[in-house]
Amino acid sequence: MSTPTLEKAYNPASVEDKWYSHWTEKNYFHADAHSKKDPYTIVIPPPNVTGMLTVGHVLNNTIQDILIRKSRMEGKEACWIPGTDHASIATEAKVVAMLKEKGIKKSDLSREEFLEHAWEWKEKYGGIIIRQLKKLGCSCDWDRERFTMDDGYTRAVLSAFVKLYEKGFIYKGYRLVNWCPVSKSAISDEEVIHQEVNGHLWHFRYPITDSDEYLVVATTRPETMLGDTAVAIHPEDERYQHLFGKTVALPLVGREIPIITDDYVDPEFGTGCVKVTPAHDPNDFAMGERHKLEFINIINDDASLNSNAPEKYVGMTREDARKAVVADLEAEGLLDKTEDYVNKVGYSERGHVPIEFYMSEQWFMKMDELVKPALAAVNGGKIKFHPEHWTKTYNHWMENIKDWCISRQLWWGHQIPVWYHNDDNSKIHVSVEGPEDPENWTQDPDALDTWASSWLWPMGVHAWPEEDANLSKFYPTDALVTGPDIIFFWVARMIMTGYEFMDDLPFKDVYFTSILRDETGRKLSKSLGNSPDPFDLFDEYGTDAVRFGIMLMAPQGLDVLFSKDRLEIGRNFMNKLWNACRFVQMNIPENWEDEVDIDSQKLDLPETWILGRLAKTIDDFNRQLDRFHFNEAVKVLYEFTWNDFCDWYVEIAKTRFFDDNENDANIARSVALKCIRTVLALLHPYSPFITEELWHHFKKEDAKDLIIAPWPESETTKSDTAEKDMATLQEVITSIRSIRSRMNVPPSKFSDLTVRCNGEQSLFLLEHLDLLKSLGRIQDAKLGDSVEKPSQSATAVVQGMELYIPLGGLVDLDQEKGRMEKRIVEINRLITGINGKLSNENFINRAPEQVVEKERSNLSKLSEELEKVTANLEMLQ
RNA sequence: GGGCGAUUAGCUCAGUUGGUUAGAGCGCUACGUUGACAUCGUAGAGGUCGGCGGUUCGACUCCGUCAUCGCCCACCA
Repeated sequence: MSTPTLEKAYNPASVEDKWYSHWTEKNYFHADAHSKKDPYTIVIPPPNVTGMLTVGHVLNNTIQDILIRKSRMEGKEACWIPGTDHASIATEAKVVAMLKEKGIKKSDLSREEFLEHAWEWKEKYGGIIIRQLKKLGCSCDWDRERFTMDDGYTRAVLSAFVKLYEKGFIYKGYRLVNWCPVSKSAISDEEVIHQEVNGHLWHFRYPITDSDEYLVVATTRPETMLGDTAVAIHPEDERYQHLFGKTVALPLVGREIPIITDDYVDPEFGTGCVKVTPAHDPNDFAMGERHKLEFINIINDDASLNSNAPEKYVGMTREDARKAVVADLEAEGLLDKTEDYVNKVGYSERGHVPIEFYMSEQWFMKMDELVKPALAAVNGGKIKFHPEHWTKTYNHWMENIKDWCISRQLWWGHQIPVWYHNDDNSKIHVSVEGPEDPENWTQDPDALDTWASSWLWPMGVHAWPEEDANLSKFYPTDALVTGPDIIFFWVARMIMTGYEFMDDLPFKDVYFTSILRDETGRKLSKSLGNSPDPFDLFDEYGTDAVRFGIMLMAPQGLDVLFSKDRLEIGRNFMNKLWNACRFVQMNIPENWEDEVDIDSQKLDLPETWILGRLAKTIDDFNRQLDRFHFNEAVKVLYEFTWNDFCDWYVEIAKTRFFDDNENDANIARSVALKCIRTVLALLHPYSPFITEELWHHFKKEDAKDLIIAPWPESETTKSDTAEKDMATLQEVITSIRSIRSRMNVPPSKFSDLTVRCNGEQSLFLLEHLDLLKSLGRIQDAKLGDSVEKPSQSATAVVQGMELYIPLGGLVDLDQEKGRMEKRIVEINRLITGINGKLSNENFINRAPEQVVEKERSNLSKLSEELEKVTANLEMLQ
């Protein structure tokens, strides 16, 4: 080993770009379809092509990078396929907004002109997030980057449409759909967000024709009454029996509409009379079909009133129309009353305004067949969700699934591959390539729902529908890492296409990431302004520290309260690791090459112990990663590095380094090196930059770059004896420190120590006397069963050993007495508890032998301690 | 109206198949320039594991129930 000395502090900026370039130049990220290695594949959840990196992306992509980097080190053909999504409705909204700022209205543009602007926008802002992912350190195979509107991917999307159409799964229908008046497009049920809104319930009087009577109906949407075509009551509602078959005169409109009876009506609610607006409410739509009512659409695509409404209201916004209708009814004396009312209103996910139910002709996907294998795969355990409870949400949705409206009245996206003959509109052509005589045909103007393209992602990133080496090597993928908010939009639908088109699952494990919230529990979002820019965080803490910190604070399946100061843990840890390495390096002579083969040596306790702890750390770390507990895995590593290695072993190694015994020093160097190399390897997936940098200071001359170094195996035998002995030693040392701290002995001053203990213990302590002295700051030590307790000393009892530290006049007798009395109370409490158990015959008979034995052994230890503490207390009296 | 999740130290959270003297980090207190690290060290204070029942020899852990908070789903005008 010979490397330049490490700087005093780690400087992330100086190494991050350097190593990323190095990895790229060496082509380490590239996955070979013809490799003999087993594949390990992840497809990235493609971010919006014009999106920017958020803290949520940092979490999500770090997890994927961890899985990929680990599998690469394990010798798999690791393939992480990146890409971006055209995000039809979201991007189109952004482009429309951008054009509006320039004073251009979408409606003034042709489709071609609009798309030119959209592509221009995509060229300008697309790819930013890809560059940002590189800064994050993501080891994606950039040669495989895909965009959902690439030619190849588009072919896949259209092929899927054609195949499903030919199977009869896709049909066109004139239906009531969710309509976004901002996008002026249909949207799917999943794109409707229900929110509670404080509104009113208005009660209107509808006069019965040829009668003085009237019915009172209640509504939260008065303006829709202009489209009413019936009033419904429950068939068994006695209050209204005499009105069956009659009609009412619809106020403001004058239309005569029937009174119908329908089971849908709840006689208990309100007055038991419901106004029926078949063209603007799903329930009313159903009633309209049952009773063959008239469907009167009274709104335009922007939700303003159309000419089917009385002239006065035509052109009004729905909000104005509402006010006007209420005012006019009130003026006519037909407003019965107005109540405050909280109801759920459906909002457009992208348009952020209430949706309308709107009659229009749309394309739908039949879901009932697609759902079957997808349900079976998850319930049969072929696809595993982490955490598992999301399967319930998944099942519930799948079991109640409705046909999916896949057409959008948008331009940015995949235009539906259906052509209508110019002479005969009912003649249609459906294909990927289009008709041979395009001049005679007109293509359907609608675009497909974004999710009807991204649901093909795991296969569409390859040549599908063509078979090729990539598809067969890298499909199915191994893990999917995504947010639970798109379980319906995306996860469920990919499973459907997987089985439909590949007859196989798309991924084996789905890891649902946490939702990030701020300290007050609000979701981190750009619009709320509570989402920090990851790049500020990278600058402040270092990219590795941000990755590490965020992984440490993200429990599986729970929301994460994100706060910047928790990233300090990451930064501090990087500093700790750096300095531990620096210290070890400082104590390895230049050109030191005679590394000791520690496996064949008889090692002292601290060496045996730390190597055992290291082996256990590898095991625990792997186990936690295998079950996708990323936070717990990294915590295991953190604790080993900080608590075991730095706090204890490095301190112990100092005595080796500074002693004369060169052999001991060399063993300590080799042991420390082994620990460091292993920690760097394990940590690499979480914090790739700093580990690669340090690796090059500590690796063996001929070792490869860390990114492709072999994953550590826990070959060292763990020793229970060493674990136990070391614990004893640590307890003794801690007790000594505790006494000294209690008595305010400055670290610079050494103490004398007397230990009353049996012969075996005495030998044990003697063997490790050097450590005891240096770590406990002890000058002279007297050990044995016949040593006398020095006067004016403070005491501690450790596993039957009585420790005495003489303190001259420093001892505060009252304080010491108080401490001992407190301990005696505690011991008595424990002893009482154990006696309770041991005197219970059921416990003796039914509990396993070792549990009973453990209680007995605890009892004897505690009794011994009680005896000794009591004796020491008496001596103080 | 259904479903899911959470409730453990002041704060944020660990706690694998029921048996620990219930842990960590931050914060707090005291001391500290001890041959890497003050982004640090040493020692310490702090919890009847949300309430009530139950199963069990034994429950933070399993079951029931209630409470509070948070999400998701649902056509009640």
